[in-house]
Amino acid sequence: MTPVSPGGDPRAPRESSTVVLDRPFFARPPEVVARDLLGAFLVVRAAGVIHRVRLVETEAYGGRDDPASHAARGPTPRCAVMFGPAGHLYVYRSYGVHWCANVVTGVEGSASAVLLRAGDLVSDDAPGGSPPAALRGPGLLTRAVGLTGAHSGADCASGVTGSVWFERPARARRAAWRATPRVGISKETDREWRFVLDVPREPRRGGVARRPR
DNA sequence: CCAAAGATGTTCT
DNA sequence: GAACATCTTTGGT
Repeated sequence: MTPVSPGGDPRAPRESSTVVLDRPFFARPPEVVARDLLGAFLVVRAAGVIHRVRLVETEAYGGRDDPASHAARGPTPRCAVMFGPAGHLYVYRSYGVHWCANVVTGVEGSASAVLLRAGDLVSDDAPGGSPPAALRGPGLLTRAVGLTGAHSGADCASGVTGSVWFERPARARRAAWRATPRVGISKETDREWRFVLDVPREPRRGGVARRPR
């Protein structure tokens, strides 16, 4: 990671104004929240550095009515956060290796959530900073911004005073999106609750775009 | 390029 | 023990 520039950079590109997503935003059905999170930004503040990820892929998970959900069999020590109020993070360990981050949605007790599957890491405002990185997969996304199980239960719907929150551009246009079956599950596979930004065309530069050096 | 194996926390059988 | 809301590494076509 690039260290914070001490004097600030007057040439830092100025983002257009953004709106912080509040609790009513999350207190809606998971498939609605999942779709509306596409194009929004996950913001994580860790050790004085702010990471911003533009979300491009999400998945909705229900509660007891969804066999593919961790909450299908009721609250456990791991997924208890899902049964709490909306707008809190639910971070769990996947295959003993990766961290996966969700936001709790719906009315309290419905135990629904949205899994953050992929995004684009926005470069920091440091001059010559690292270019945007494509974070494909929930485990890579959490690792890039430093989200771990320690963040599970954190409230990310009470403004920018915490360490995690969500933003969306004030002049938000409805982005084109696509719904598909969820990835990596074996139950309820016909439910199309995976949402991805519908990119017009993948920039294909005539075959393998290997970066020369 | 595609397929298979390996790592390993939490939960269920 | 076995299954998982996964990703990396290795080895074979």
